[in-house]
Amino acid sequence: MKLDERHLIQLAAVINAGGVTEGAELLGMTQPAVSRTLALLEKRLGEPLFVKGRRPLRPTPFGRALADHGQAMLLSSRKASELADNFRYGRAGTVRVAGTQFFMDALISGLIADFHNERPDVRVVQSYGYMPDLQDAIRADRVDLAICPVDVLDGDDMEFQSILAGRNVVACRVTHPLLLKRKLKGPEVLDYPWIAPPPNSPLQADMRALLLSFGSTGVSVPYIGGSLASAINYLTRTDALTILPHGVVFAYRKVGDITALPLRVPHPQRALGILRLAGSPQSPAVTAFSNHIATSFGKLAELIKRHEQSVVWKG
Amino acid sequence: MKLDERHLIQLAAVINAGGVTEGAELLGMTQPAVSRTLALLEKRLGEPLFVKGRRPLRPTPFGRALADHGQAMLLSSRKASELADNFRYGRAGTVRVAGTQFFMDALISGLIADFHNERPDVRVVQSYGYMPDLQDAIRADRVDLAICPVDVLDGDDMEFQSILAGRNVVACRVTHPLLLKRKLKGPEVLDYPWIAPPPNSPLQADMRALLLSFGSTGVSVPYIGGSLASAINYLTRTDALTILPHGVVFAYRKVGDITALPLRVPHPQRALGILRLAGSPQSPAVTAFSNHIATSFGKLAELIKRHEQSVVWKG
DNA sequence: GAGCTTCATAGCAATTTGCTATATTATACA
DNA sequence: TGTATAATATAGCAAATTGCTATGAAGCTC
Repeated sequence: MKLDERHLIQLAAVINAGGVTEGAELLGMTQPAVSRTLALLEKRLGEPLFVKGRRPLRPTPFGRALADHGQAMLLSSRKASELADNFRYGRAGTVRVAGTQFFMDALISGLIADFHNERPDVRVVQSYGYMPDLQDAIRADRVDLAICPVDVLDGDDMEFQSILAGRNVVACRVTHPLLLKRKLKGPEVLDYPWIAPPPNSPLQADMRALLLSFGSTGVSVPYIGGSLASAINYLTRTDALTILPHGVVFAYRKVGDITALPLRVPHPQRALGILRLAGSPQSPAVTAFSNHIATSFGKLAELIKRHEQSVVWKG
Repeated sequence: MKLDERHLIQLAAVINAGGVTEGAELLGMTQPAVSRTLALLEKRLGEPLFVKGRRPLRPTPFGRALADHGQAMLLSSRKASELADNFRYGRAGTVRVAGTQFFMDALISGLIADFHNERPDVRVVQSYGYMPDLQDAIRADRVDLAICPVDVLDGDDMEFQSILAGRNVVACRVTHPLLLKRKLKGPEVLDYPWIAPPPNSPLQADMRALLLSFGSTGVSVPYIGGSLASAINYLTRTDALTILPHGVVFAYRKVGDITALPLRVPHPQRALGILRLAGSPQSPAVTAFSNHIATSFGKLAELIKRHEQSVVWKG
């Protein structure tokens, strides 16, 4: 015999609370509503659920046994409600974010940490990738957001929110000899070894273009394939150079004793931003995360601007 | 946010079954009904529960998380339904039965065993007591049925169903010397020691009356207070006598080498039967148990009758 | 792109749900 | 023993929900 789950929950509440009135209150209902439910249940079951004619309402063994199951459902229901609330307000859920390695490692990981101070119950699943793949990942719903440099967007199913100018710089350690030179032309950088960014990354292409612009023929590239942490470590211990997004160098200016050469680098027509499926409804957690990234980068851009001005002053 | 438990159950069924159609079938509903529920849920939650536009219906993480709770409720609901069915058909539940010690031990315990061969899931809670207390226990709903001898019923709130004539006999071991005597008058029994039935039991009163009718002044009563098992053991090892319900002696005629003296014993106007609250609805399990006892005693009475006839023939 | 399967929507009758107002009943206390 | 009090049961009504059948729309398979 099929029983209405809500009825069993009401039964459980009444037995738990020790009375119809209290049970109803527990559920946010009125006493008559619950009372009727119990009467209906008894009638359908053909079994008394309570000992009749006794005022401190006493359940029959049957009533108690049924109520046990009702209690289980009540707990599940409560948990489900809580889950729904958390989800709806973006306090819980999962954000799947992907992006280019260096950028994720240098900047996004820190922002995720900040985000978790606000919303500790949102799970962030991070992955790495470059542009065509990222777009595919989003379309295939393997990823909610991508944070990456974008020049041309193929297809109009994507939405791109620019958050930072896609500017590259030549990075080196703060004790690098080139920093002492009065006037840096450019070709001098070819005299130093270069670290190559991850294969197939946009940075790698940018580096190639840069070196070519200085007339490179056979620059020394002794170190390839390391992640950001490796590159930074290497950079701080040698006079090697590499190309990095400006923001990355800025983020590491303290911890890695890294800086940028005062050198105009031809950077591609490209902006860094958040890529997502256009018009697709996204969970509040994703929205919240996305907003957090955007506003954080707004502040970061401000910081970078001020920092550059101070550097100019110094120079 | 409060969610309808039934909605979550439907969600769980759909996700479990892998489709709306299958899920609906699982619940014994039509596909449109379930489909509408899901649409409603999504609308209220403001969150998609399924990835849109994908045919092997794929739930979102949120949908899956909610469905987990729904699944828990579905299981509880199933268990509750099963419980209700068992209860309704008397296949489960509890029967609280009380009665006089000797009678319960000699006869009812065996019948309970028979009963459990039919309905193993009915719990029987047995307790002992004598008449005024038994009635109180029933009124106070501490006991569903009492099986006991009743002479006068005070109060009309009780219902008594007679199942056996309340006949007592003088019991002894099968090798007792008195069994050899050609004609037993009665007073001879005063020459042997007597075992006294439990204090305050109706049997004790009966024994007193019996002995007085034979002119007892100072009969030897060396053993008092034992339960049935003790009395039977004692009886089979000595020439002591005692008073026992006829049915009890009959039940133990094999195992205890016990029999009854061919002596007319004045027995009170009393019948053995089942006592219960009049007009009170009782659980199917109790009804089934009660019926079992009544029919079993019908057979027992038949057996006893035949046994007595054969004994008469022998004599 | 045709055909098949599955999901979504529309419309309707019956049930259920919630409420307020009120009657009934059990207990407690004089 | 009666009365006061608190709790439960019942009545009546509007709104929401549930179930159904019929049918439209959309993915998937070949």
